[in-house]
Amino acid sequence: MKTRAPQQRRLKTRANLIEVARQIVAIQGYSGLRVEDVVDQAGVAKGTLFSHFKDKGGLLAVLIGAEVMTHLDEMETLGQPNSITDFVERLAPLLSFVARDRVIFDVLLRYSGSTGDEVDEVVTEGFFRQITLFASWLGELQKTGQVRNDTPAELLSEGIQAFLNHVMALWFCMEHDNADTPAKSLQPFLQAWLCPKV
Amino acid sequence: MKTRAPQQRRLKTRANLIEVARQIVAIQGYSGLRVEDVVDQAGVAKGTLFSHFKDKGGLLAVLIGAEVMTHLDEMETLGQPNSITDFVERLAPLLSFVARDRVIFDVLLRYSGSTGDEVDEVVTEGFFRQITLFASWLGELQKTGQVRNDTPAELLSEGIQAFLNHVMALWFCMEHDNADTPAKSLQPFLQAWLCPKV
DNA sequence: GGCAAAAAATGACTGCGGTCAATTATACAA
DNA sequence: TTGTATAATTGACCGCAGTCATTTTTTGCC
Repeated sequence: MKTRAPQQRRLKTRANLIEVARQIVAIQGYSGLRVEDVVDQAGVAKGTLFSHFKDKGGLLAVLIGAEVMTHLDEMETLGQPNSITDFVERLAPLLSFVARDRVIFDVLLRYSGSTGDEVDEVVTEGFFRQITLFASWLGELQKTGQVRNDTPAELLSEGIQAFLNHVMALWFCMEHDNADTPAKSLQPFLQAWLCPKV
Repeated sequence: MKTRAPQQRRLKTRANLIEVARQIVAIQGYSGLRVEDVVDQAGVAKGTLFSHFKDKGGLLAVLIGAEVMTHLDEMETLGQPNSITDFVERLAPLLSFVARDRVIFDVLLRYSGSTGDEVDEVVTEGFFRQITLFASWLGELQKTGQVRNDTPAELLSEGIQAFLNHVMALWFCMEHDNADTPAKSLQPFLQAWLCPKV
């Protein structure tokens, strides 16, 4: 199986598509992005876009993945949380980013765990990075006895992911005028998950 | 705001649409269902379907909701589980039903928590019923000390829901030839969630 | 430079979900 | 029965994602 390196032309086209898409999203939001707009403004044909990305979701995944990465950067620079409340606080910006648009949630859910054989999959990368980051934080909290020691940090970390998705799913079901923020409803789950008092 | 009772004609049309859809799903599966096929075989116009259901998902929700209800019936007749393993066993049929088709998962996720103002929403009903059923089981297990007592059964129940969705999401990401069944991967989460050993 | 093979881009076309102004059927009051 | 308001249905039409046979561009070799 031969795979040649992509030519510069292709790289440029790809970068251009992503940039144009980013601009459109900045104005119209993720759910307002239409493929035709992207290709028109990028000055390429429709087929070109789909030769670069599996589908519309593939393009979105790149953009969203990048934003998630930024959030993870911020979380990392804030450093080790000292309590559950602290933990939730670190999570809050990421949560409110996802809460902004159902499309974001859908894309994350669909691409998160996918086998990272696609180069595109910044999302998958971000997913693993998040799990690792959480796990390292949890490891520290375990040492100080603030988090249960009977369960490996990795499983705890994955569990947090599950609760994140849960509160987000509920968020999008409710007409979110009455309810709390996702971060608020996350708290009791994390408390019970990480600090059981038996 | 006036709302008259629907006439028999309408009820008949609706029942017919659902029945036709059910037959198509039986053959083609949920992801193979196309609106045009339904209306053609039902002998009605396209617009009619959309006057009965918000969108294609609304129709699917009715069918899927019914199947979920059946599973809940079975779970109820099997009665109270005596251990976590038992619990997982009760869950297994429902899980493998959902695992059959990504569309099922999507529909459940989208309609599960929705405010049940639509009459259609069998799904929402099923959602609450599931939570309640789990909670009652957990309540019993709490009494015998097999499940933690530091957390209300309702929260534990909701948490299980979160883990269910989590393992299902992972299931659909993986190319599921290698991985375990969803029920298998659920076990460690439930163990840690319900029976922390601190 | 000239030329074949692979890569990249093209755009007309398809499939399918969803809409809505127009039409037909039904209930009900005079 | 006849008129009329409301419910129910219709189907031509639209928007938009995704496809693929064809055409254009680049590359590497002589």
